[in-house]
Amino acid sequence: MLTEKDRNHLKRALESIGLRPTRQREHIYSVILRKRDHPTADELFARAKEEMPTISLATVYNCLETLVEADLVRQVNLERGPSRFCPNQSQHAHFHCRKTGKIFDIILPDEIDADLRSMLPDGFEAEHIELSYTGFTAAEVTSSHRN
Amino acid sequence: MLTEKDRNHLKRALESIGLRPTRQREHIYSVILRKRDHPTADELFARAKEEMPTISLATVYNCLETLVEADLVRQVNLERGPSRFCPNQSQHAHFHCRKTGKIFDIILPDEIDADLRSMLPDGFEAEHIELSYTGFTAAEVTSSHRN
DNA sequence: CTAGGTGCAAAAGGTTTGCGGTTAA
DNA sequence: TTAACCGCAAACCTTTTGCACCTAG
Repeated sequence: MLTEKDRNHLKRALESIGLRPTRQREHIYSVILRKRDHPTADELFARAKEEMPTISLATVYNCLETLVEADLVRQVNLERGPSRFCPNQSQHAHFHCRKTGKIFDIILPDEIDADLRSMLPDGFEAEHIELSYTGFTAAEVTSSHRN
Repeated sequence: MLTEKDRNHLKRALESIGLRPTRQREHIYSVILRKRDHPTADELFARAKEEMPTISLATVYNCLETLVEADLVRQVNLERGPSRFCPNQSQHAHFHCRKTGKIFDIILPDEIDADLRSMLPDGFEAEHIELSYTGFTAAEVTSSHRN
């Protein structure tokens, strides 16, 4: 279930791109908000079905595309393989552990966006900057850090 | 055709991971070095066939995987869709133009790697850092900047 | 001789599309 | 009422795999 605040946020974001807040879109949004990992479309499909058994995988893909367009969800493609999705929120990088396959959010200092942007030569205008790390995590991190 | 220098580089890199410098691997390496864009496996297949008509797409994939493992080639996954490949070389970021679909290399200052690495919390050990920008390029850039 | 490589064709993901039916402004 | 949306199944595209043949150490 969505809080009133999140529902309004969704409603406004969708309306701003001329689309309707349907049951399915609301549900997918609530599912992706509920657990802050980086699920694939397929994983979201499985979770979404628990409360909405009739939803289809194609609809999940459609809803996700819509949510990404509405800037409510970020689509992350680190490795080859399925895209992963996360609720947009603050500026952060991703760390992909090669041992566990888990993805962790790395909080970044506020200035980083401007810093990285300043490295672009003239004529390049960045809408979005994606920073991602690949490597290994110490065992204790895996449990303490939100993934 | 590969220069003597590049051929030796390839030979050493492959031997270091216990693999042989075959005709196909040499050819794919030379094709990817020749034109410094960011081709997909399929595009490389097309280019490779011009001089080696019998090579197969599966072999192109196999060779690319090998070259990536040997650290001679970098595999880049920015958007969903086919992976792109580039000869490894120096530390650089990628800029993906949403209008033209082109990918540009962005040269980074040397310190950037250490700077970005320093932002990781304890317990995270990065092997590789990937920085990518998505946005638009001014018209004149498209022709002047190497893509 | 034999482990590693190649080419082919088929299969396997992951995602998109077309279409008939449904739903909400 | 009508444009947007959904669910289903089929199509699609990229990549991987299995297997028979080949080739260099």
